Amino acid sequence: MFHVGSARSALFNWCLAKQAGGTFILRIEDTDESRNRPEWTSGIVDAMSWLGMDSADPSFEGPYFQSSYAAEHVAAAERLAASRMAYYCDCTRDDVVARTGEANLGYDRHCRDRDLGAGPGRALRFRVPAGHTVVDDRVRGRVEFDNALIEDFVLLRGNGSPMFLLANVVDDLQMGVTLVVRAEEHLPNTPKQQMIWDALGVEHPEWAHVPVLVNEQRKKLSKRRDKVALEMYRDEGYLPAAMRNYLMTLGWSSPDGREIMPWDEIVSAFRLEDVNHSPAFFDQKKLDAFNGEYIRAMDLDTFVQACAPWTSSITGFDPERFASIAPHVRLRVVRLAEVPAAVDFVFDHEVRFDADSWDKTMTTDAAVPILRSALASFGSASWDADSLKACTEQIGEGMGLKLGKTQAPIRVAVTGRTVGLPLFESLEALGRDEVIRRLGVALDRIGGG
RNA sequence: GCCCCCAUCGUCUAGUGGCCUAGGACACCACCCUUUCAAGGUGGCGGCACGGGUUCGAAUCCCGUUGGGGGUGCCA
Repeated sequence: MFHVGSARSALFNWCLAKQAGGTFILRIEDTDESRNRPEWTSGIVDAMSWLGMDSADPSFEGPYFQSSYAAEHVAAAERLAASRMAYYCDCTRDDVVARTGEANLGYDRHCRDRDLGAGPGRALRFRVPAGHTVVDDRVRGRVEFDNALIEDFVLLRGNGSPMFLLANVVDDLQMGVTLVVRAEEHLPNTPKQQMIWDALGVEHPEWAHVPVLVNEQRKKLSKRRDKVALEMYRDEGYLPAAMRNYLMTLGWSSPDGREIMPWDEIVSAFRLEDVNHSPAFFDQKKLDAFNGEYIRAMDLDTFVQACAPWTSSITGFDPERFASIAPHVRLRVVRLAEVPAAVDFVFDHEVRFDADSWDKTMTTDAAVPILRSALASFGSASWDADSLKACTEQIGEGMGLKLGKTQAPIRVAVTGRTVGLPLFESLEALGRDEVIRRLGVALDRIGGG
């Protein structure tokens, strides 16, 4: 799954890359048990492509799921060992705890000066120098760490495989990365990486740590607890443009105060220095508001086409008829996945009556006379929304009812529900025969039961 | 435990010492519009975590407290 938090960091990176005419390289280094399964990686690629990040965009590269620099990782580590910037260690965790008597203290540097050679079961540790490490962060400013509090961390495991910290640095180095934009959870490990760069004798990249996204409980968004998969939002009918726009407003705001704005304007307005320092809550309600606005702003053809994945499953679906009511649908849905439930009555001859709606409208004394009158006058009315409305108004006048009351039983008879698309436009789309048929069905249903 | 980060309406944010009686957006409430529901319009509710400084003046600068988050593995 492609995490919404990762998506936002990616978007930040992408904006910067576009501004600088450079390339944003995305490496997904978070492994889980499903790592490298094609269905997992292709899901991520699809989700990113949905956002617009794919090979068609020259400012985007990736995503990479696996490093192709394994040999360089080890070579770099060995260079550090050769220059005594790192040393081999055969201590186990239990050894260290036994010596220090403290389970939550770091490594005690026992092997620092033992001059152990490489060998099976021996890890390679970085020799953290004395002094301080200053991380200059584009978002947070200067952050200073006391090296004495940083343990001699492992570069290479006992089996010779590289640790993430090292692999990450070497990959960045190999790929020519000059700016690292990532979530703030990585900030405490940044001095370690910076020391590796320094030890390798290479100028380290610029750092920028952006705040994390959190849930209602203010905890970092997690796969287990929270709805974080971008794919899920795509499948519910959120628009990529709305998602991009919303994600950008979490932790960043445009200098001119606009929230909803075109993507290219966001790209040129974005500045790392304007990014907030505090975590932001991913608020689906606000995403809904953005999505609704984006949907309403779509032109009709685009809207109809965008609905296709959802409308195709509707029984009896007819594209032309859908197009005729689409303007009314567009105004009322927040997610495209809501479209079928809003319009299925227009296509499916089997009306599904909502029990509450039925009870509320069909058990009144007025229901039967209204439906009978409608049956009579709709038979000869000219078949357009305005005329049908006039007809219905006339029925109501005869009974001393306002249009709101008069239309209710007709609406439930035809659509099955008390709420929905504008009634007379729906009747027009359905056609005279079908409307008359449904009025009859409803009348029978009242009589029968 | 230790280290790091953070702290403005419920939420996202504007605010970089006087323009702040703290502005906007979402949500919520009310009213208007209205064939239902929406959309739209108008209005309302609602916040600088706390305590000390510095200053003529602090949401804004400094210190502390509290609260939250993250990190601290031969995880990534």
